[in-house]
Amino acid sequence: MVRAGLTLERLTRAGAELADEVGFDQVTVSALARRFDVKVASLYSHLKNSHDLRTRIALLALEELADRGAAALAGRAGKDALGAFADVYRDYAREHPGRYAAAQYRLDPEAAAASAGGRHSRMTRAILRGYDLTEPDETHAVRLLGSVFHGYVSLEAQGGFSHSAPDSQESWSRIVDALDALLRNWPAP
Amino acid sequence: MVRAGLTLERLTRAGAELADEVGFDQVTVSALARRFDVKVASLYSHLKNSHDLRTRIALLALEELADRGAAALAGRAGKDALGAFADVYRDYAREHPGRYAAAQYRLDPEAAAASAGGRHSRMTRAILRGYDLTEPDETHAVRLLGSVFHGYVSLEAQGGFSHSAPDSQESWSRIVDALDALLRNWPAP
DNA sequence: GCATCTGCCTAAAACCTTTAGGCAAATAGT
DNA sequence: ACTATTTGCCTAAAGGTTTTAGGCAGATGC
Repeated sequence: MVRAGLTLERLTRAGAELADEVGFDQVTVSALARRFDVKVASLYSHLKNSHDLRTRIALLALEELADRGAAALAGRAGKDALGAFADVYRDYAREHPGRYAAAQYRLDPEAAAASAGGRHSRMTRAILRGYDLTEPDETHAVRLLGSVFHGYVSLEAQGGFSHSAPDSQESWSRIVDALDALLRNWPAP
Repeated sequence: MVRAGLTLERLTRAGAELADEVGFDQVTVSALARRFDVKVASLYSHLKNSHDLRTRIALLALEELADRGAAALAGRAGKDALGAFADVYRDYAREHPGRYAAAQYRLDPEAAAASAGGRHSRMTRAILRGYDLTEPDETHAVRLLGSVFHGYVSLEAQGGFSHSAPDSQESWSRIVDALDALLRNWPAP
């Protein structure tokens, strides 16, 4: 009996690929076993259960996204940083729809704490350093940016903006312009 | 054998309740059958399959949301309309998390065409009539508003803004203020 | 009162999840 | 190098969900 060389690492990575190919909610322990040409039960020495698998894929996606965000932010500031960071989200979701869906998977508190969630909000806050916002407005703005990026990308993934003019890329650019303008002129309470 | 009185209508409605109670992705044909105290196979004379059930729940949620939006918009304009409409989304998602999740369910093109999606974008456009936007900026703004509402509500549902100051309600109000300011001063290309 | 139709049933196959227990390959101790 | 232990994948099995096929009885129509 030749060993397949299963590891948590490889299982998670293969799960992420599977998600991109067939959709995150089609990611199943069975499908993963099939992909490694191994019996299903074998995976249960590595994974606690199916929720565990999905959580690990989610954490992977969040890390990858944060890595890309950090790379995009390096050496940029102001609107330049804002646009680059926004594109990271959109491009990642388009390249890796399954992983992006995974990043939305509801994590339990411990997983959430161990996730790259903190890096994401710190990066968003770093972008806002290019604008003159003070607390609590900076926090409101962090939440607004997170909402727009996530919301736009989700709606786009659902096909919300396809088949209608103007095309999605143009709206995306103009929305980034609008957010930049808004952050430069954040209204007083 | 006493008949249970299953109809598409009742099944969809019960499915929506089930979604709110146990989460949309726990909505299963089996669970629904259990709720009607009926054998699973019996539902298949009413429903094509499990995707069909989920689609119908999604359509119901979109209609309900559109109805609430229409009610909120009646007699309002400008920022008043914007804030009321925004609250409709947020309140609906908080009251009916399962239904709101359903409203995000990926519809196939025919279902999407028959959905209340069109009403939603028409209502958003109606709000923008209180601001001086011309095409294509109006469309960009429609997409921005949709993204913010959906994005914020999704992140909030995921627990994104809980356990941290300032509280979510305050951010929500300030974000609506900010959007109003932005729409009044939409940047030229 | 009979015929038809409709609604819910039983049966069954296919697939996914998860647990328990076993054998063989890898690894470590002497 | 040989034994002992650990580790990795296996078989087996139980329980749940999905979906199709075919049947019987209660509701509906003539």
